[in-house]
Amino acid sequence: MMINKKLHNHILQFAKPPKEELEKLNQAIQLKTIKKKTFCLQKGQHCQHLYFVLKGCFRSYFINSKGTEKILNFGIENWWVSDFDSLSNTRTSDLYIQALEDSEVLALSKDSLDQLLNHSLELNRYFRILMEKVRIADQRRMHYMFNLSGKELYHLFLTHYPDFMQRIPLYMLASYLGMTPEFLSKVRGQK
Amino acid sequence: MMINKKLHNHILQFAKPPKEELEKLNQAIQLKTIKKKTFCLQKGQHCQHLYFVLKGCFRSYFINSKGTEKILNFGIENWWVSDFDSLSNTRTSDLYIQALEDSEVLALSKDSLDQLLNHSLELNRYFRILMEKVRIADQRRMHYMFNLSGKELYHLFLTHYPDFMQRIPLYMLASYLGMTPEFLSKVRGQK
DNA sequence: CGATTCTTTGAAAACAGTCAATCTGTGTGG
DNA sequence: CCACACAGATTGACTGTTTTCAAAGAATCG
Repeated sequence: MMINKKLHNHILQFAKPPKEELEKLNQAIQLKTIKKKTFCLQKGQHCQHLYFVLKGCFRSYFINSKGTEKILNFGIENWWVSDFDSLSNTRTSDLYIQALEDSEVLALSKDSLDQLLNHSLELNRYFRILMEKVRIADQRRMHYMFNLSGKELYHLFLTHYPDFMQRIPLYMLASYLGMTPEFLSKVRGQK
Repeated sequence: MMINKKLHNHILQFAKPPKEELEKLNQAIQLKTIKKKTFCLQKGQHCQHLYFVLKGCFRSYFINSKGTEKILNFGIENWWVSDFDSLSNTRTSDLYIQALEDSEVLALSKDSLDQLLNHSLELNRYFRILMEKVRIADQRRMHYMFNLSGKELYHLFLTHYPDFMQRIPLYMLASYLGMTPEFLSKVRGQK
Protein backbone atom coordinates (compact mmCIF):
# COMPACT_ATOMS: atom_id res chain seq x y z
CA MET A 1 0.00 0.00 0.00
CA MET A 2 1.19 3.47 -0.85
CA ILE A 3 1.47 6.10 1.85
CA ASN A 4 -1.73 7.95 2.43
CA LYS A 5 -2.39 10.37 -0.44
CA LYS A 6 -3.30 13.31 1.76
CA LEU A 7 -0.16 13.13 3.82
CA HIS A 8 1.89 12.43 0.72
CA ASN A 9 0.61 15.55 -0.98
CA HIS A 10 1.11 17.61 2.10
CA ILE A 11 4.73 16.58 2.36
CA LEU A 12 5.32 17.26 -1.33
CA GLN A 13 4.27 20.85 -0.84
CA PHE A 14 7.40 21.51 1.17
CA ALA A 15 9.91 18.74 0.48
CA LYS A 16 10.83 16.01 -1.99
CA PRO A 17 11.73 12.86 -0.11
CA PRO A 18 12.68 9.85 -2.25
CA LYS A 19 10.25 6.94 -2.49
CA GLU A 20 12.03 4.77 0.04
CA GLU A 21 11.81 7.42 2.75
CA LEU A 22 8.13 7.83 2.14
CA GLU A 23 7.82 4.07 2.31
CA LYS A 24 9.52 4.00 5.70
CA LEU A 25 7.22 6.73 6.91
CA ASN A 26 4.34 4.73 5.60
CA GLN A 27 5.39 1.78 7.71
CA ALA A 28 5.71 3.95 10.79
CA ILE A 29 2.26 5.51 10.69
CA GLN A 30 -0.95 3.99 11.86
CA LEU A 31 -4.47 4.87 10.86
CA LYS A 32 -6.78 5.58 13.77
CA THR A 33 -10.43 6.36 14.08
CA ILE A 34 -11.32 8.72 16.88
CA LYS A 35 -14.89 9.22 17.96
CA LYS A 36 -16.31 12.63 18.72
CA LYS A 37 -15.52 13.84 22.24
CA THR A 38 -12.76 11.35 22.87
CA PHE A 39 -9.19 12.37 23.61
CA CYS A 40 -5.84 11.84 21.87
CA LEU A 41 -4.15 13.29 24.89
CA GLN A 42 -5.08 14.29 28.40
CA LYS A 43 -3.44 16.35 31.10
CA GLY A 44 -0.83 14.46 33.06
CA GLN A 45 0.07 12.11 30.22
CA HIS A 46 3.34 12.11 28.32
CA CYS A 47 2.56 13.01 24.74
CA GLN A 48 4.14 10.29 22.59
CA HIS A 49 2.57 10.85 19.18
CA LEU A 50 1.88 13.34 16.47
CA TYR A 51 -1.40 13.04 14.65
CA PHE A 52 -2.00 14.05 11.07
CA VAL A 53 -5.68 14.82 10.65
CA LEU A 54 -7.24 13.13 7.61
CA LYS A 55 -10.80 13.88 8.50
CA GLY A 56 -12.57 15.65 11.32
CA CYS A 57 -11.57 18.30 13.77
CA PHE A 58 -9.71 18.65 17.05
CA ARG A 59 -9.13 21.22 19.72
CA SER A 60 -6.24 21.46 22.15
CA TYR A 61 -6.98 23.25 25.38
CA PHE A 62 -6.03 23.52 28.99
CA ILE A 63 -8.04 24.19 32.10
CA ASN A 64 -6.97 27.25 34.04
CA SER A 65 -6.86 27.88 37.76
CA LYS A 66 -10.49 28.96 37.80
CA GLY A 67 -11.59 25.79 36.07
CA THR A 68 -12.25 27.42 32.70
CA GLU A 69 -11.27 25.76 29.43
CA LYS A 70 -8.89 27.78 27.27
CA ILE A 71 -8.48 26.65 23.67
CA LEU A 72 -4.98 27.12 22.28
CA ASN A 73 -5.52 25.62 18.84
CA PHE A 74 -7.84 23.89 16.51
CA GLY A 75 -6.66 21.20 14.12
CA ILE A 76 -8.47 20.21 10.96
CA GLU A 77 -7.78 18.24 7.80
CA ASN A 78 -4.12 18.39 6.75
CA TRP A 79 -2.84 19.67 10.06
CA TRP A 80 -0.67 17.95 12.59
CA VAL A 81 -1.95 18.02 16.14
CA SER A 82 0.17 17.23 19.17
CA ASP A 83 1.64 18.80 22.26
CA PHE A 84 5.10 19.61 20.99
CA ASP A 85 6.23 20.85 24.36
CA SER A 86 5.43 17.55 26.03
CA LEU A 87 6.63 15.61 23.00
CA SER A 88 10.03 17.18 22.58
CA ASN A 89 10.84 17.99 26.19
CA THR A 90 9.42 14.72 27.56
CA ARG A 91 7.37 16.42 30.21
CA THR A 92 3.82 15.63 31.24
CA SER A 93 1.28 17.58 29.31
CA ASP A 94 -1.05 20.32 30.54
CA LEU A 95 -3.20 19.89 27.50
CA TYR A 96 -6.25 18.01 26.42
CA ILE A 97 -6.53 17.19 22.73
CA GLN A 98 -10.08 16.24 21.89
CA ALA A 99 -11.95 15.28 18.75
CA LEU A 100 -14.84 17.63 18.02
CA GLU A 101 -16.19 15.38 15.28
CA ASP A 102 -15.78 11.72 14.41
CA SER A 103 -12.28 11.84 13.01
CA GLU A 104 -9.51 9.94 11.28
CA VAL A 105 -5.84 10.50 11.93
CA LEU A 106 -2.48 9.06 11.07
CA ALA A 107 -0.57 8.46 14.27
CA LEU A 108 3.21 8.73 14.26
CA SER A 109 5.14 8.00 17.42
CA LYS A 110 7.91 10.28 18.62
CA ASP A 111 10.38 7.40 18.51
CA SER A 112 9.55 6.49 14.94
CA LEU A 113 9.79 10.12 13.93
CA ASP A 114 13.17 10.53 15.57
CA GLN A 115 14.46 7.49 13.71
CA LEU A 116 13.14 8.73 10.40
CA LEU A 117 14.66 12.14 10.99
CA ASN A 118 18.08 10.64 11.67
CA HIS A 119 18.42 9.56 8.06
CA SER A 120 16.27 11.84 5.97
CA LEU A 121 17.26 15.33 4.93
CA GLU A 122 13.93 15.86 3.21
CA LEU A 123 11.82 14.88 6.18
CA ASN A 124 13.86 17.25 8.31
CA ARG A 125 13.13 19.86 5.71
CA TYR A 126 9.42 19.05 5.76
CA PHE A 127 9.10 19.30 9.51
CA ARG A 128 11.31 22.38 9.61
CA ILE A 129 9.09 24.21 7.17
CA LEU A 130 6.00 22.91 8.91
CA MET A 131 7.19 24.32 12.23
CA GLU A 132 8.04 27.56 10.53
CA LYS A 133 4.50 27.83 9.16
CA VAL A 134 2.94 26.96 12.47
CA ARG A 135 5.11 29.52 14.17
CA ILE A 136 4.21 32.20 11.67
CA ALA A 137 0.55 31.46 12.24
CA ASP A 138 1.01 31.81 15.99
CA GLN A 139 2.85 35.05 15.51
CA ARG A 140 0.04 36.44 13.37
CA ARG A 141 -2.49 35.38 15.94
CA MET A 142 -0.56 37.15 18.66
CA HIS A 143 -0.41 40.18 16.37
CA TYR A 144 -4.19 40.18 16.12
CA MET A 145 -4.86 39.58 19.76
CA PHE A 146 -2.64 42.50 20.64
CA ASN A 147 -4.20 44.79 18.17
CA LEU A 148 -7.89 44.12 18.02
CA SER A 149 -10.90 44.43 20.26
CA GLY A 150 -13.18 41.46 20.92
CA LYS A 151 -15.56 42.64 18.26
CA GLU A 152 -12.85 43.05 15.66
CA LEU A 153 -11.37 39.64 16.47
CA TYR A 154 -14.72 38.01 15.93
CA HIS A 155 -15.32 39.68 12.59
CA LEU A 156 -11.82 38.91 11.39
CA PHE A 157 -12.24 35.25 12.23
CA LEU A 158 -15.63 35.29 10.58
CA THR A 159 -14.24 36.58 7.30
CA HIS A 160 -11.12 34.40 7.39
CA TYR A 161 -12.80 31.12 8.25
CA PRO A 162 -16.51 31.33 7.46
CA ASP A 163 -16.77 27.59 6.85
CA PHE A 164 -14.95 26.52 9.95
CA MET A 165 -17.31 28.56 12.09
CA GLN A 166 -20.10 26.22 11.09
CA ARG A 167 -18.23 23.32 12.62
CA ILE A 168 -17.69 24.55 16.15
CA PRO A 169 -19.95 25.93 18.86
CA LEU A 170 -19.69 29.59 19.65
CA TYR A 171 -18.36 29.09 23.14
CA MET A 172 -15.30 27.34 21.74
CA LEU A 173 -14.59 30.19 19.39
CA ALA A 174 -14.95 32.54 22.36
CA SER A 175 -12.40 30.49 24.27
CA TYR A 176 -10.02 30.50 21.30
CA LEU A 177 -10.34 34.24 20.90
CA GLY A 178 -9.76 34.80 24.60
CA MET A 179 -13.15 36.04 25.72
CA THR A 180 -16.25 34.75 27.48
CA PRO A 181 -19.11 33.15 25.54
CA GLU A 182 -21.50 35.75 26.95
CA PHE A 183 -19.42 38.57 25.60
CA LEU A 184 -19.00 37.00 22.19
CA SER A 185 -22.72 36.47 22.03
CA LYS A 186 -23.29 40.17 22.71
CA VAL A 187 -20.66 41.19 20.18
CA ARG A 188 -22.32 39.07 17.57
CA GLY A 189 -25.71 40.50 18.38
CA GLN A 190 -24.58 44.02 17.55
CA LYS A 191 -24.76 44.74 13.82
CA MET B 1 39.12 31.23 10.74
CA MET B 2 36.75 28.93 12.58
CA ILE B 3 33.05 29.63 12.67
CA ASN B 4 32.07 31.85 15.55
CA LYS B 5 32.23 29.89 18.81
CA LYS B 6 28.88 31.06 20.14
CA LEU B 7 26.99 30.03 17.04
CA HIS B 8 28.99 26.83 16.82
CA ASN B 9 28.05 25.85 20.35
CA HIS B 10 24.46 26.77 19.80
CA ILE B 11 24.23 24.52 16.77
CA LEU B 12 25.91 21.65 18.57
CA GLN B 13 23.20 21.70 21.20
CA PHE B 14 20.73 20.41 18.65
CA ALA B 15 22.63 18.91 15.71
CA LYS B 16 25.99 17.52 14.65
CA PRO B 17 26.90 18.92 11.25
CA PRO B 18 30.26 17.79 9.83
CA LYS B 19 33.14 20.26 9.70
CA GLU B 20 32.73 21.13 6.04
CA GLU B 21 29.09 22.18 6.50
CA LEU B 22 30.04 24.42 9.37
CA GLU B 23 32.78 25.81 7.20
CA LYS B 24 30.29 26.65 4.46
CA LEU B 25 28.04 28.30 7.01
CA ASN B 26 31.03 30.21 8.24
CA GLN B 27 31.62 31.55 4.77
CA ALA B 28 28.00 32.58 4.42
CA ILE B 29 27.70 34.62 7.60
CA GLN B 30 28.84 38.13 8.13
CA LEU B 31 29.65 39.90 11.37
CA LYS B 32 27.81 43.17 11.84
CA THR B 33 27.90 45.85 14.48
CA ILE B 34 24.58 47.53 15.13
CA LYS B 35 24.37 50.70 17.16
CA LYS B 36 21.72 51.24 19.78
CA LYS B 37 18.39 52.45 18.37
CA THR B 38 19.20 51.50 14.78
CA PHE B 39 17.15 48.99 12.80
CA CYS B 40 17.86 45.59 11.20
CA LEU B 41 14.48 45.76 9.56
CA GLN B 42 11.74 48.30 9.08
CA LYS B 43 8.14 48.13 8.01
CA GLY B 44 7.68 47.94 4.28
CA GLN B 45 11.01 46.22 3.63
CA HIS B 46 11.45 42.65 2.47
CA CYS B 47 13.22 40.78 5.23
CA GLN B 48 16.22 39.09 3.62
CA HIS B 49 18.32 38.02 6.59
CA LEU B 50 18.35 36.15 9.83
CA TYR B 51 20.50 37.56 12.59
CA PHE B 52 22.16 35.55 15.29
CA VAL B 53 22.72 37.80 18.29
CA LEU B 54 26.24 37.59 19.70
CA LYS B 55 25.97 40.58 21.97
CA GLY B 56 23.28 43.08 22.81
CA CYS B 57 19.56 43.08 22.63
CA PHE B 58 16.79 43.60 20.09
CA ARG B 59 13.07 44.04 20.02
CA SER B 60 10.68 43.32 17.18
CA TYR B 61 7.49 45.32 17.19
CA PHE B 62 4.78 46.72 15.01
CA ILE B 63 2.79 49.91 15.21
CA ASN B 64 -0.94 49.42 15.47
CA SER B 65 -3.80 51.41 14.00
CA LYS B 66 -3.76 53.82 16.95
CA GLY B 67 -0.06 54.51 16.52
CA THR B 68 1.00 52.46 19.55
CA GLU B 69 4.08 50.24 19.48
CA LYS B 70 3.40 46.58 20.26
CA ILE B 71 6.40 44.40 21.03
CA LEU B 72 6.11 40.84 19.79
CA ASN B 73 9.52 39.56 20.86
CA PHE B 74 12.82 40.39 22.38
CA GLY B 75 16.05 38.81 21.12
CA ILE B 76 19.18 38.52 23.19
CA GLU B 77 22.49 36.63 23.08
CA ASN B 78 22.18 33.24 21.36
CA TRP B 79 18.84 33.96 19.75
CA TRP B 80 18.00 34.36 16.11
CA VAL B 81 16.02 37.45 15.25
CA SER B 82 14.18 37.95 11.99
CA ASP B 83 10.73 38.29 10.51
CA PHE B 84 10.11 34.72 9.44
CA ASP B 85 6.79 35.59 7.86
CA SER B 86 8.37 38.14 5.56
CA LEU B 87 11.45 35.97 5.08
CA SER B 88 9.76 32.75 4.07
CA ASN B 89 6.70 34.13 2.32
CA THR B 90 8.57 36.94 0.56
CA ARG B 91 6.13 39.59 1.65
CA THR B 92 6.89 43.06 2.91
CA SER B 93 7.26 43.21 6.63
CA ASP B 94 5.00 44.90 9.19
CA LEU B 95 7.73 44.76 11.75
CA TYR B 96 10.52 46.89 13.04
CA ILE B 97 13.52 45.10 14.49
CA GLN B 98 15.56 47.50 16.54
CA ALA B 99 18.72 47.25 18.65
CA LEU B 100 18.12 48.27 22.25
CA GLU B 101 21.83 48.26 23.04
CA ASP B 102 24.99 48.49 20.96
CA SER B 103 24.96 44.99 19.50
CA GLU B 104 26.81 42.45 17.42
CA VAL B 105 25.12 39.94 15.15
CA LEU B 106 25.96 37.34 12.56
CA ALA B 107 23.93 38.03 9.45
CA LEU B 108 22.85 35.16 7.24
CA SER B 109 20.95 35.85 4.05
CA LYS B 110 17.86 33.90 3.11
CA ASP B 111 19.49 32.83 -0.16
CA SER B 112 22.61 31.52 1.54
CA LEU B 113 20.51 29.70 4.08
CA ASP B 114 18.39 28.07 1.40
CA GLN B 115 21.50 26.87 -0.36
CA LEU B 116 22.98 25.46 2.81
CA LEU B 117 19.74 23.71 3.64
CA ASN B 118 19.64 22.04 0.25
CA HIS B 119 22.62 19.88 1.09
CA SER B 120 22.75 19.54 4.84
CA LEU B 121 20.62 17.18 6.84
CA GLU B 122 22.10 18.43 10.09
CA LEU B 123 21.42 22.09 9.42
CA ASN B 124 17.86 21.20 8.54
CA ARG B 125 17.73 19.40 11.84
CA TYR B 126 19.17 22.41 13.65
CA PHE B 127 16.68 24.85 12.23
CA ARG B 128 13.83 22.39 12.64
CA ILE B 129 14.53 22.02 16.33
CA LEU B 130 15.12 25.75 16.66
CA MET B 131 11.71 26.48 15.15
CA GLU B 132 10.17 23.90 17.42
CA LYS B 133 11.68 25.59 20.48
CA VAL B 134 10.59 29.01 19.34
CA ARG B 135 7.13 27.71 18.72
CA ILE B 136 6.92 26.08 22.12
CA ALA B 137 7.98 29.36 23.71
CA ASP B 138 5.24 31.19 21.82
CA GLN B 139 2.72 28.62 22.88
CA ARG B 140 3.70 28.99 26.52
CA ARG B 141 3.46 32.73 26.24
CA MET B 142 -0.03 32.43 24.80
CA HIS B 143 -0.84 30.07 27.65
CA TYR B 144 0.20 32.71 30.17
CA MET B 145 -1.51 35.59 28.47
CA PHE B 146 -4.73 33.64 28.43
CA ASN B 147 -4.52 32.64 32.00
CA LEU B 148 -3.06 35.47 33.99
CA SER B 149 -4.04 38.97 34.99
CA GLY B 150 -1.73 41.90 34.30
CA LYS B 151 -0.38 41.73 37.80
CA GLU B 152 0.34 38.01 37.60
CA LEU B 153 2.03 38.39 34.21
CA TYR B 154 4.33 41.02 35.58
CA HIS B 155 5.36 38.96 38.59
CA LEU B 156 5.89 35.88 36.48
CA PHE B 157 8.16 37.76 34.13
CA LEU B 158 9.95 39.26 37.11
CA THR B 159 10.76 35.85 38.58
CA HIS B 160 11.60 34.23 35.23
CA TYR B 161 13.85 36.97 33.88
CA PRO B 162 15.05 39.18 36.73
CA ASP B 163 18.28 40.08 34.92
CA PHE B 164 16.68 40.91 31.62
CA MET B 165 14.36 43.38 33.34
CA GLN B 166 17.39 45.51 34.14
CA ARG B 167 18.13 45.87 30.47
CA ILE B 168 14.86 47.28 29.18
CA PRO B 169 12.67 50.21 30.18
CA LEU B 170 9.41 49.42 31.87
CA TYR B 171 7.26 50.71 29.06
CA MET B 172 8.72 48.11 26.71
CA LEU B 173 7.93 45.33 29.12
CA ALA B 174 4.41 46.70 29.35
CA SER B 175 4.11 46.58 25.59
CA TYR B 176 5.43 43.01 25.50
CA LEU B 177 2.99 41.91 28.18
CA GLY B 178 0.10 43.56 26.38
CA MET B 179 -0.71 46.40 28.75
CA THR B 180 -0.15 50.13 29.08
CA PRO B 181 2.91 51.54 30.86
CA GLU B 182 0.62 53.38 33.26
CA PHE B 183 -1.11 50.20 34.26
CA LEU B 184 2.12 48.28 34.70
CA SER B 185 3.46 51.10 36.84
CA LYS B 186 0.42 50.84 39.10
CA VAL B 187 0.66 47.07 39.26
CA ARG B 188 4.28 47.32 40.29
CA GLY B 189 3.46 49.92 42.91
CA GLN B 190 1.13 47.55 44.75
CA LYS B 191 3.19 45.28 46.97
C1' DC C 1 -40.26 14.01 23.88
C1' DG C 2 -37.00 14.82 27.46
C1' DA C 3 -32.41 15.84 28.50
C1' DT C 4 -28.47 17.93 27.49
C1' DT C 5 -25.94 21.26 25.44
C1' DC C 6 -25.50 25.67 23.74
C1' DT C 7 -26.86 30.60 23.39
C1' DT C 8 -28.83 34.86 24.82
C1' DT C 9 -30.12 38.58 28.10
C1' DG C 10 -29.46 41.96 31.80
C1' DA C 11 -27.52 44.25 35.82
C1' DA C 12 -23.60 44.87 38.70
C1' DA C 13 -18.74 44.71 39.33
C1' DA C 14 -13.92 44.27 38.13
C1' DC C 15 -10.28 45.22 35.32
C1' DA C 16 -7.54 47.88 32.38
C1' DG C 17 -7.14 52.00 29.32
C1' DT C 18 -7.03 57.14 28.55
C1' DC C 19 -5.55 61.60 29.29
C1' DA C 20 -3.18 65.10 31.52
C1' DA C 21 -0.12 66.56 34.90
C1' DT C 22 3.83 65.87 37.61
C1' DC C 23 8.07 63.78 39.04
C1' DT C 24 12.62 61.63 38.43
C1' DG C 25 16.92 60.76 36.65
C1' DT C 26 20.40 61.29 33.05
C1' DG C 27 23.19 63.35 29.86
C1' DT C 28 24.46 67.52 27.21
C1' DG C 29 26.04 71.91 26.09
C1' DG C 30 27.07 76.42 27.65
C1' DC D 1 29.31 73.26 37.42
C1' DC D 2 24.92 74.62 36.33
C1' DA D 3 20.82 74.81 33.44
C1' DC D 4 18.20 72.64 30.47
C1' DA D 5 16.13 69.19 27.66
C1' DC D 6 14.54 64.75 27.24
C1' DA D 7 13.27 60.08 28.11
C1' DG D 8 11.02 57.35 31.27
C1' DA D 9 8.04 56.59 35.42
C1' DT D 10 4.32 57.75 38.39
C1' DT D 11 -0.22 59.48 39.97
C1' DG D 12 -5.20 60.43 39.93
C1' DA D 13 -9.71 61.05 38.02
C1' DC D 14 -12.43 59.44 34.60
C1' DT D 15 -14.05 56.31 30.99
C1' DG D 16 -14.80 52.16 28.70
C1' DT D 17 -14.54 47.37 27.82
C1' DT D 18 -15.05 42.79 29.30
C1' DT D 19 -16.28 39.60 33.07
C1' DT D 20 -19.31 37.64 36.38
C1' DC D 21 -23.41 35.68 37.91
C1' DA D 22 -27.96 34.24 37.44
C1' DA D 23 -31.73 33.21 34.75
C1' DA D 24 -34.19 32.15 30.84
C1' DG D 25 -34.43 30.77 25.97
C1' DA D 26 -33.13 27.97 21.71
C1' DA D 27 -31.38 24.09 19.56
C1' DT D 28 -29.91 19.44 19.04
C1' DC D 29 -29.68 14.52 19.80
C1' DG D 30 -30.91 10.00 21.29
